Amino acid sequence: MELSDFLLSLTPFDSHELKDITSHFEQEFIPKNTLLIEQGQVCKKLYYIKKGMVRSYYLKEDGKEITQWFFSVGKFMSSVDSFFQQRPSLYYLETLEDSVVYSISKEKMDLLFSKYHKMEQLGRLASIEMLTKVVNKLNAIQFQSARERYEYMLAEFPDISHRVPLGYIASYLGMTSETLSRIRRG
Amino acid sequence: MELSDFLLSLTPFDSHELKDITSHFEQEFIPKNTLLIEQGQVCKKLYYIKKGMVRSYYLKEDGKEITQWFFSVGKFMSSVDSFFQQRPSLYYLETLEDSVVYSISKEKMDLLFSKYHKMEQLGRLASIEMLTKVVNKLNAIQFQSARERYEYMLAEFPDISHRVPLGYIASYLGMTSETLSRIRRG
DNA sequence: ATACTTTTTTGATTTAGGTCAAAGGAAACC
DNA sequence: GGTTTCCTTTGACCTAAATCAAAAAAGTAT
Repeated sequence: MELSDFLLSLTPFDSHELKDITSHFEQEFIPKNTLLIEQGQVCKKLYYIKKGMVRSYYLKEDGKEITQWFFSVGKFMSSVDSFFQQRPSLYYLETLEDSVVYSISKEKMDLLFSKYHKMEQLGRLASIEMLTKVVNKLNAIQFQSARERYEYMLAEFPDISHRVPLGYIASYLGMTSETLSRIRRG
Repeated sequence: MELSDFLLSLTPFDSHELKDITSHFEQEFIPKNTLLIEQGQVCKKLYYIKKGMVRSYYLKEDGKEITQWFFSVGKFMSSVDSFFQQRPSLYYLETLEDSVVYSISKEKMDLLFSKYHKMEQLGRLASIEMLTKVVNKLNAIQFQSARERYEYMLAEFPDISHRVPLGYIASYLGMTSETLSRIRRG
């Protein structure tokens, strides 16, 4: 989906506004397995994914990577609290496929927020949407068996489940690779 | 904390704006153990808690109550997606103590959102703050032992842990009452 | 193609925390 | 104040999923 269509799906901008807003984004082509942000860095950009797939993850004390979220086409993506509060990121962001994104800096985003009342609204709506999804995952993780969590995953990210390494999905779901492998076996 | 101080802590309203905004809220006194919303109802109000404590919970298929969140003084509270999207609530909201709240309807809230650009900003900031907290909990729940989760709880809600029944906390943390009791023993 | 690395699968074993059951304590109600 | 109901603690036992280890499979690079 194009950025402008995505924006329109949340808030009714007119065509001039839309043009101005999208002009603040830059298109970037990012190869597979590239880190967009590293843990500890302040996240400078917010991204819209036009094509491809990205995951966020963090490192446990023992060095294991824990996938925190998957972002696919047609979504905003960032290390959200790092970007908005300009604090060190708790997460890495990594492309899982060759990707095309539109990016915008914090400064430009703030400029749009203050220029357009409707842009603030969009920010609020997108945040609430994300909040709902995270709450959803939380409910799945908190009280479901490993098999049920995997089913939640299939429902929430149907496209992803066979495009990324099993280990990434396992850690996203809070289980080991061995367990997920056994679940898939049937 | 008074509502106006809370609003000011997120966004710099001037005193006229503040007066207008707070005038759209109604003060309500709500006794302990009152349901503010039931599962399946559309949530009509957003609340600011001036005094007291509230929890949200849902019922599992087997009828068990699962605490989903605790809200204490100085926070906005609602069945967020039900309120903003006007969909049936997945949760119950229940006061845990005699409480004093300020409430506002969806219509009035929308009115404020469209009247004040800064109000949208406040909505966005409050949403992101909530999002950060939920992500936090998710991380705690997903990969920590029962004991560590309890420690997360003590850090996140220091005031709550000895004011509410143990069972509510246990389900909030994704463990049984028996387990939490054993953890507390030491 | 061949060698090397990484990921996935499979099996054996362990363990944290769940379940079941029953006894103490606290709080609510008459 | 005494009953009744609910909440918490404790113990015995069980189970889902983790850990450990090693083989098989899939990718990547030379």
